[in-house]
Amino acid sequence: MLRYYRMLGYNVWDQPGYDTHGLPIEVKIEQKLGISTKKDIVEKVGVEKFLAECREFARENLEAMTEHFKEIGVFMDWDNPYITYRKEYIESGWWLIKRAWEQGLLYEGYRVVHWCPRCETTLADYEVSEYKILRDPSIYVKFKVKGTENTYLLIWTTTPWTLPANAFVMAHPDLDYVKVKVNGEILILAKARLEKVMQEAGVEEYEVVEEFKGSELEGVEYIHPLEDLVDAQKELSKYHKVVMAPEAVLATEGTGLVHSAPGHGEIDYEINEDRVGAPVISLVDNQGRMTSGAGKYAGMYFRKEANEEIMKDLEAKGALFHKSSLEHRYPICWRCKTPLVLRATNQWFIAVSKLKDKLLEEANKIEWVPEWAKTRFVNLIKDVHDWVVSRQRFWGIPLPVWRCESCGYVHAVGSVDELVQLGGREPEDLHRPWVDEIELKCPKCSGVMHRVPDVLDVWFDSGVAFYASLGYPKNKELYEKLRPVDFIVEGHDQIRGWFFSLLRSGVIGFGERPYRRVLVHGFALDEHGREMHKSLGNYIEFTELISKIPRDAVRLWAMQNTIWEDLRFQWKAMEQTWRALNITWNVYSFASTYMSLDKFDPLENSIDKIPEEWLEIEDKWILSRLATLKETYHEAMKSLRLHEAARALREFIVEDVSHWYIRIIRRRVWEEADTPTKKAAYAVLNKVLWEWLLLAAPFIPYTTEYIYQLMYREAIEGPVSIHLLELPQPEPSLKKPDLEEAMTTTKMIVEAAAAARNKAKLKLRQPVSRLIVSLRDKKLEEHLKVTEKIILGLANAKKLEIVGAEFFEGLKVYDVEPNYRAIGPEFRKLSRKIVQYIEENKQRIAEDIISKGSHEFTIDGEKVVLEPRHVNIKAGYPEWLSVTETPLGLVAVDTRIGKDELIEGLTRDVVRRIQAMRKELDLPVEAKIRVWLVGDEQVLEATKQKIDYLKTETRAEEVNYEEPPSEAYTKEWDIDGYKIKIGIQKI
RNA sequence: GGGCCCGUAGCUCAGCCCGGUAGAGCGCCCGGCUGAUAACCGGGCGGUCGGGGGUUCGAAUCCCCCCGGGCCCA
Repeated sequence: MLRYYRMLGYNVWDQPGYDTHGLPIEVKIEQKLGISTKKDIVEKVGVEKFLAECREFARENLEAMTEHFKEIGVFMDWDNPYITYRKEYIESGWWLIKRAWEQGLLYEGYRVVHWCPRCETTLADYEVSEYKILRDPSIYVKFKVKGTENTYLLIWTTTPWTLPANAFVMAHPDLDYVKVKVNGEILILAKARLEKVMQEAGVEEYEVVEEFKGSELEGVEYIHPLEDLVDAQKELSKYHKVVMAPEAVLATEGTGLVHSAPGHGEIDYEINEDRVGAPVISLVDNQGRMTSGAGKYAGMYFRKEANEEIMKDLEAKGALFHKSSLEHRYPICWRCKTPLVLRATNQWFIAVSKLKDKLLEEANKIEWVPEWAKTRFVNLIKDVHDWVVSRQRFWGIPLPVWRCESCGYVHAVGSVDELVQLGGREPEDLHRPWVDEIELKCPKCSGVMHRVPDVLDVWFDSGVAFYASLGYPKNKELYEKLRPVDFIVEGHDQIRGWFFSLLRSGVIGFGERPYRRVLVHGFALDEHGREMHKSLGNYIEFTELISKIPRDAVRLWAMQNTIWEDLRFQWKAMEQTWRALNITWNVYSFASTYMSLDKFDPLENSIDKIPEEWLEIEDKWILSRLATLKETYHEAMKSLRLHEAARALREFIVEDVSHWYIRIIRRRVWEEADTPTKKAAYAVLNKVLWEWLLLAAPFIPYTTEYIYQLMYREAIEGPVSIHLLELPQPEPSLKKPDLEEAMTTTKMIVEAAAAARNKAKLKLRQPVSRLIVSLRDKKLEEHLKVTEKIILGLANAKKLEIVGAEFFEGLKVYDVEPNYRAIGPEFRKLSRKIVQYIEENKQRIAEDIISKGSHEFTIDGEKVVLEPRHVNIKAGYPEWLSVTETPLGLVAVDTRIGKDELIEGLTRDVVRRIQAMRKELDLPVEAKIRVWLVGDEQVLEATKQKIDYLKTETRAEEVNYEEPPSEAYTKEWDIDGYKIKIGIQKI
C-alpha cells in the first residue's frame, strides 16, 4: 500500500517501528542467564545488568527483523525507526498516563489476577495459555439457612481453599430450584442438577418437597460452617446471603448454587462490585500460603494442606454432604508449570469502561476492511473492562506515579521536565532501577515521594505508537499534521490487540480515533493449516525461503491470497507464481528482442503518433483490456483489496498479453519490412507493457525495477528507479466492452476449432478449407465478422462459414437400433421383418420420429407404426465433418484436405524442421542461411510450389535440391511417413 | 458458553455482496504447437458447492438450524 500511494504521488510517512519491551523478552534473558525467579533477577544478577541484557536482545532482534523486511522488499525509512525503549518514547508514554490521571481515569484498585506462587508474579491474561489435567477435590458443602433448624443451601466446589474467603452464594433467577428431603434434612439445589448430584453422592432415597424459581432465593441468608475457625469471616458474615447472578450459574454443572469468594474469582469479583459490596478478601499470599486472616489455616499451602484440613473440618462439622475428586483442565505457569492461583492484588487501572460510548462512536468512524472486523471490534468494546496497566516486572515503561510516604498523595508525572520541577532530577535512564531512585517532594505535605514499583503493560507501548513515534507532545507539529493516521494493517488477532490499544489511547489522549482505515490480514499457516512454530518443526526459515523462491514470487503469491484470510504455505503454489513471473519475463524479452532488432524507438513511435487506421482489431482489443485492468486495479487498491489487483495483473499479462495478444501479432512482428501494421503492433505492445510494468511495480518491485533498468530507463531518459514514477490512470475512452465480448466469443470459437481438429487428428500446421460455425445467438455472429481474420489465422482455416442450425441438422447421420424388448411383445411374428426394415431405413425412420414422433410403413400388408419407444436413435455427423458442441453453438472443421492444403501443410512441416535446426545451431534470428533438401518426391514438390514462403520464413537465400555438402548441418526427418533429409548452413 | 471468519474437483483457491447451465491453476492420462520455449495450447478424468430445512419458477449465492476447523473472548 505504501508503494501504491507513493506511486500516486503522495508524500508517504513510512517510519517503521518496533515493540521492544515485555515479559517474553525478560523470559528469554532469564533462560540465557540460567535463572527463573524475580528474586534471582534482583539478588543474583542485579536489575541493571538484567535490563542491559534485555535491551541488547531487543536490539539484535530488531536488526534481524529489519533485514527480513528489506529482503522481502518492504520499502520504508529504515534508518529512522521508532523504538519503544528509547527515552523519548517512554516520555511520550508517560504523557498519556498523566492525561488519564488528569481526567480522573487512573486509579489503584484491587483486582483478581492469575498469580504464579513460585515466580511470585502476576501473569497477564495472554500469558495464561498453558493448561494441565490435574486431579482436584470435588465436594458438596451444606450452608445452613439462617433461622432454620435443618435447611441447607447445597454448594459445589473444586477449590476448598477458597471457602474461608466465601462472601455470598450465587443463584440463577430463571432456573427451577427444589427443596429435597434427604436423611431428615432439607437441601436446596437446582432441579436440573438433582438427579446427577444424588447419584454422585450415592443417595437413593430423597423426596422433593417444594419447587420454585431461583428468584425466590434472593436475599436468603445463611451461616458459613467455618465461621468460628476463620478470622476473616467476622468481616464477611454479614454478607452471607443468596445473590442473583445468571452470568455465573450453569444448569449443567454443580448444584445451581455457586459459592463466591470475590478475592479468588474474576466473576465473583465483578458480581461483588456490581451488586454486593463485600470487602474483597484474598486469603492467599505471594507464595501460595494461607494468610493470618485464614485463622486456623494460616501458613498452609493452598492446594495441599489447606484443602485437606478444610475438608476434614467440614466433615467434622457435618457440613460436608459428599466428597470425591475429579480431573480437569487447570491453568499452570508457562515458565515453571506451577498451578496458578487466582487472587486479588493491588493493580493500577485506567477506567476505560467510562469511555465506552465514546469508544463506540469513534470506532464507527473508522473504515474497516473487511467489514466484519468492525463487527468484531464493536462487540469487544461493548463489554470493555477497565484496563489493568500495571505489571510487577522490570523491562517495560515504568509507571510514572509517585506516592507520598507521609500523606499518601499520589501524583502522575508526564515528563522528565516535570520530574525536575517536582524536586527530582533526570535519571540516566528512564527504566528501572534508575528511575526508582528519584525522590520527589510532596506538593501537599512536602513529604518524600517514591515511585510505585510497577511497570506498564506492553500493550500500553503499542497503543501510544501513533503519536509517540512522531515525538508528541515534545514536537506537536508533525502529529497535528498527520492525525489521524490514514492507514494501519495487522493480523486478525490484533483486533483485540493493537487496533484496540490504539483506539483506547487515542480516546484517552485526544478524544478521537487515531486512525482512519484498517486493513486486517490473515496468518501464514503451514500446508496443513496449522500455525508455524519452531517447536512443531513446520517453521520455514526466512533465509531458506528466499534462497529457494525469488522474493517477487513470494510477494506476489502472498498478495494474491484473499488478504484477510489465512495463507497456507505451499512451496508448489509459490513455484506456480514463479512460473507466472517467468512468463512475464518472456513477454518482455520477446518484445525487447524484436523491438531492438527493428530499432524501434518508443518515444518516436508512441501510440498517439500512430494513425488509428493502422491499428488492427486485436490492438484495439488489448488497449481496451488494458483500460479495464487499470480501472479494476485502482478500484481494488483504493479499497484495500490488494489481492484483487494482484490477480487482475497476473490474469492480464499471462492470459491476455502472453497467451492471446502476442500469439495473434506474431506474424505482424516477423515481417521484415517496416510496415504500418508492424509499427502499430510495436506501439501498442510498448504501451501495454510499459503501463503494466508500472502497475506491477508495487507488487513485484525487484522484477519491474530490473526490466525498467534493462529496457526502458535509457530509452525514455527516466529517473533512477521505476519506483519514482507515477502510475498510469484509467483511460475510459479506450474501453470497448463490445470488442471485449467479441474477443471472448472468438476465443471460444478458436478453442472449439482446436478441439474439432484434435478429434479428427488434424494438426494445426495442416490448413483446412473451411471452418463452419452455427451460433444460437444470432447477435454473436456479428462478433465473428469482426474477428474473422483472427479466427482464420489461429484456426489455420481458409474460409469461415457462418450457417444456420439447419445446416447441421440436415447433415446429421442417424444410427437407429431396434429396441427388441418393446418390439417383440407388440409385433410378435412381424418382429424379425421389422428389425430388418429398421436396419435398412435408419435415416428415414430417424427423421420421421424426430420430426413427427412416429414412422409408418407397411410390411406384409400390415401397417406398422414405429414410435420412439421402439428404437434407440443416436445422432452423428458424416466422417468429413468434425464437430464440437459449445454453449454458444456448433463449431465444425471440414476435414477433407485438398491438394493445395496438403502442399501448404507439408511445406509448413519442412519450415518447422528448418527452424528447429536453426535453433539447434543457435543462429541469431536475423541470420541468413542456405538450404539443401533431398527425400520423398511429394515433399520436395510441395516445397517447390511454396518456395517463396519457405525462403521468407526461414531466411533462406537459396534452396538446393541435392545432397547437402559435408560442412552443412544435416538431419533426416520423418514427416507423416515421408522421409526427408535437410541440410542448412549459415551464410 | 459467546462474537467473528472459513468449509466449492485429489491439492490450493476464485465465484457468494447483487440468485439464472459450477470455474481456474496444479496433479494424472491423451494429443497438439513452438525463432518468447526448462514455455505454451486443446481434450479427457475429476464436484451430494460441509449436512439438513426454508424462501423462490430457480439457491454454491438469501434466511434458519446443525457439524467440522480457525481467531478472539468467557
